[in-house]
Amino acid sequence: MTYLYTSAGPKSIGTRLRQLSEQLTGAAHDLYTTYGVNIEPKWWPIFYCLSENNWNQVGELAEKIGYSHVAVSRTVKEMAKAGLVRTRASASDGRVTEVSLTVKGRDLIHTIQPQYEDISAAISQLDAETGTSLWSALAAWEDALHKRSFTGRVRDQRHLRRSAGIDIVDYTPKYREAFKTLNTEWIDGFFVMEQHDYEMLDGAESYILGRGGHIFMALLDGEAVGTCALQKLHQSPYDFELTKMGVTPKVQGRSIGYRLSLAIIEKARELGGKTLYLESNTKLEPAIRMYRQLGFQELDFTSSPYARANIQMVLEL
Amino acid sequence: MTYLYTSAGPKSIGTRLRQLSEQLTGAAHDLYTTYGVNIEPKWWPIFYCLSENNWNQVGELAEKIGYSHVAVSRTVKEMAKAGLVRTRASASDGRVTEVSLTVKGRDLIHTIQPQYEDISAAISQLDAETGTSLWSALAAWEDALHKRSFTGRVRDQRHLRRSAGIDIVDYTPKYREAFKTLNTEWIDGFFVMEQHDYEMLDGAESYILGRGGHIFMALLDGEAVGTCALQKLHQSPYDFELTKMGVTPKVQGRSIGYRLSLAIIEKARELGGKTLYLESNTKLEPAIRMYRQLGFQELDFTSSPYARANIQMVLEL
DNA sequence: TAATTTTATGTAACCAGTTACATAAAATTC
DNA sequence: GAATTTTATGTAACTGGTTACATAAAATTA
Repeated sequence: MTYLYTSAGPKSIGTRLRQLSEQLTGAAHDLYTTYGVNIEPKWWPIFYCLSENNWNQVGELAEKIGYSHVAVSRTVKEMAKAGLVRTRASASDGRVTEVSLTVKGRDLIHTIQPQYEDISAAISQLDAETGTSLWSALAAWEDALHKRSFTGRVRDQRHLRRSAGIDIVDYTPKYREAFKTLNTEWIDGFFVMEQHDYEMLDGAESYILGRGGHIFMALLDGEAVGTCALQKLHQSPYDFELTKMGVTPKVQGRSIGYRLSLAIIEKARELGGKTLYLESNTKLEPAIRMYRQLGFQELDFTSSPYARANIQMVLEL
Repeated sequence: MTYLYTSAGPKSIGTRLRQLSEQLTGAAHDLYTTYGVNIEPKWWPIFYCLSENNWNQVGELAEKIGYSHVAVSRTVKEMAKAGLVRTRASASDGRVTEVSLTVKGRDLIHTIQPQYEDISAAISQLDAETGTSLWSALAAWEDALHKRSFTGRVRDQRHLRRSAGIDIVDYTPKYREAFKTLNTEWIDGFFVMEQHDYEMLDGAESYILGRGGHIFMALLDGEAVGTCALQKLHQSPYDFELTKMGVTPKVQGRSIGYRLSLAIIEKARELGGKTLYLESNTKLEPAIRMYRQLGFQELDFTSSPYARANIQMVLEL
């Protein structure tokens, strides 16, 4: 067993987590018997919630412990059979079932107390012995995975790998022409240039950089092959807009748009933004898919200064 | 969901591990589709083992990946249906089923390679971001739990708590009388003193301390209420012996024997011992149960210098 | 206020593992 | 070499969770 872990390394982290969790659940089972607590491991989360807070709804419990309401409903039934909890229909809402500990259940709270203490002590001792707190490592991972999912993180790495050789650099005036060309080329490929485009491209430095925004260029062997801008929004419910994305067709498939987007997202966070907005057109399927992968959520469409825009998205930073 | 963790703390570590593992398995599922690898997450451990080492037996695979042979047997069948593996009866042993990747399966090894790289990179990046390596924390815990099970550790804490007020101290000559009295009292309670007992008790300092062993005393409010010795063995397959355990009956039920044993075990480890041996009598049920809980394994009984001994046990340190 | 949508919970079926037992081949013992 | 024990694997049934669908009450909307 150890074999797989040592040979496969962190790739097998999922399996490893599950096996350790099973080991601990097994230990919990043994411990309940030694402490004379007549409870099954899977009852514990519900028992614990009820011990803190009498009369919980089934749905509330599910929410608190992170199980489906189905699992709670079934477990509550088992616990009721064992005489630990009782249920009643809510007086104010005919749909809800309320659950609470019985007297027998309440009594267990005191029986289980020393067990809690000993478990906590054993975990502290394990942390001290191993020199790493598994508990805080878990918390840190969960936190990080909440910000950006594991899938997303692996995808980011994939795009990073595929775009090896591409450098993302800050805009300087020497890229003025490249910035205009890349954008024009991009828009011309799918749509027609609008009045607003010309204004924005010519006045990019003042419109975007002059107002607290940012522009990135993607370079391949020193040559500008893509660009993207972060515009600070005013009189908008959102903080920043991802705009002026343009990548030259000859470097297609090297995830340059993805790299640029990652840079823009990071910059928006760095500048203290909480929301990043964008407009696009559903005709650009790969781009929309990319935005979704990056975590952008579709909004109900409202008006836009660009005629070609027919989809609006936003990302919580 | 987060609610339970924050409120219940490390007690809920089992649940938390399981939920993170499920999250990662879900991510694995998504990733296989984005990378175009036609494989189910649960197939992966078997696939990985076979990719390293063609033609494995069902039982070997189970051993390596830490699943039951039943799970392997069933999964192999599924994978065979998908054309990834094939099976054959072993030529030399009619019971065994050998499994290997098909050509289609072997081809997947190359398809999956970049995915491996990206996952590893994502995990490194997560470790860097969180500042804690979940992977090494897991390894450290597993290692520690292999040395002493979680159940055992919680039990240790329980005994520690129950024996609050008891101090375990090193033997000094001022305890000479107490050491003899405690041992005599203990033996007299259950058996008759043997010739060997008198010799050992009178000569304890030279027999035990003089030959690289150790003696602990348990004190309650300064009064010696228990003792236990660690004797270095010569001409024995084992390194040390736990012996001369004696606790006065008036402090029964305060886990003093347990505390003394823990001290002895720790000392034996400290002195570089690999095995700790003991002899006892099955009449002393609570003591035997305690030794078992401490991890001692029963041996086939061979002769002993004490007539009362009818059980021999050993602990791997 | 009638129709529709949403919400809380339950039922049924599934999933990925397990343990308990069955079977047949190999190894050991008398 | 016959009888017994051990080993490798398979089958059946269980476990602790899930998702998909059903139902009825409450909330919203036309």
